[in-house]
Amino acid sequence: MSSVSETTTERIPAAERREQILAAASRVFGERGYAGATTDQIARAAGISQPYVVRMFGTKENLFLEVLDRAQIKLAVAFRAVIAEFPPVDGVPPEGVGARLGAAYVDLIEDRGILLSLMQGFISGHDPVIGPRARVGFLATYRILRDEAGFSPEYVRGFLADGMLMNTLLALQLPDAIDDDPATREILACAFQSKLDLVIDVTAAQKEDA
Amino acid sequence: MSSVSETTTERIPAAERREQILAAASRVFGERGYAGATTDQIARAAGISQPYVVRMFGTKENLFLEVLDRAQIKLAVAFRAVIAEFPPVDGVPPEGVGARLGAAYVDLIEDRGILLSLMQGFISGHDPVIGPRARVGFLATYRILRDEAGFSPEYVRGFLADGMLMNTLLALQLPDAIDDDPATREILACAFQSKLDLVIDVTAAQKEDA
DNA sequence: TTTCGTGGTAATTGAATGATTACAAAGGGA
DNA sequence: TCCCTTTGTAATCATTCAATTACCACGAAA
Repeated sequence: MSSVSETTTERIPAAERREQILAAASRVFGERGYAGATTDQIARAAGISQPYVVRMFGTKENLFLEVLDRAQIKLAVAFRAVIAEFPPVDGVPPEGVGARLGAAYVDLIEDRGILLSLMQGFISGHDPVIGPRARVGFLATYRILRDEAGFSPEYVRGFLADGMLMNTLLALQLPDAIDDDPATREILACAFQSKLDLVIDVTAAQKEDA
Repeated sequence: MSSVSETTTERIPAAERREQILAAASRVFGERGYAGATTDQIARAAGISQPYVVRMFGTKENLFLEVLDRAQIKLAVAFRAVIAEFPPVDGVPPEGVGARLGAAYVDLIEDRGILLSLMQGFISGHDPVIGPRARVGFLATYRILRDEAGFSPEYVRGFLADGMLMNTLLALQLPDAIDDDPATREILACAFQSKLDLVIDVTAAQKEDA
């Protein structure tokens, strides 16, 4: 790919353009939230004009819903890939699956915006349209871990708690401030363990082109 | 108090009115986020006109920052009260302090909006003004738990993770949907334990006057 | 009783923003 | 060549919303 945002916008099949917009929207929504993001910011990030974004998705709300759906699907796919490799035996998950699922979760930050878009959905529980979708997605994840991975509710709770802490640390943009304070590095190392370097690399790359 | 929103707005000392606005803003910001909340919604919730809100705090941003500061202070006060009662012995926290701190955390939902305003601050890490404040507040909490309560970084991490999950469940408004799906009750019971009834009561009351 | 500080609002403004409309250009058949 | 679909933009609209302005009313002090 020619990488940097196109100066001369070339004609591209709608389906492909659609994916570009969804990727851009995922990043922008993930960073600024549903209310805080503008369709124009998303359009610029995708290298096209604002009206085209609106025409392709109808409304900003629809666009966010599709971003949310995609993120939930990618999360489910990632988890199910791990579970397929290490399925529960007699309903009990094999040793080490929790760590592998956690690693798969962190790896999702490479597909930029997914985790933060999910998080932005979670804190939109008040919204009459987005709220129900976010709840359904959250419960779907809960069920995958409980029913398909074979974890106990208590274990799933702990797993989700760890995930929510990681989401929060990313949303806070603490990785960018890792050198500001020793405590920052300490908690990040504690939360991300061996994945800390990956997290730092990805968040630094994201800050660069912002 | 005459409870329900005043029809005839009576003259009240500015300091007192200020507290009313902060309380209202805490609720509205907690529910809709910084970008999603409007000064008019806050004004209505406080029973006054929109210009008065702006004049008292200068800008919406200032108002949010003060809400955030207050929330962080109240959290610190609540934690320090528990720690003062059960201080670490030789740098090691006594048995059961973690549970008591967790209980103190959940109790904060009675002061409506605190937990969700904190959460809304956390996901505003990208904001050049709000972001730094949110990071400082988060780190301050981390240090209280590590240095004043005497917990290890690992334990603090787990404690914060539990808190973030609770924040997320509240923001998702899952307690309002507890009867929609057995899995909802299961995870809520798992996350809030003996405090589940309190959570349900408070969130139901909040839904009522919304 | 005038005056001044305090506590408030109505009306308005200006900018931001989601959405719409009208138009243009590329390109592939017939 | 002509036309029609697809891909795109420029211009504009309508609304929302934070912020400003100009004003009002009460009450205490002089």
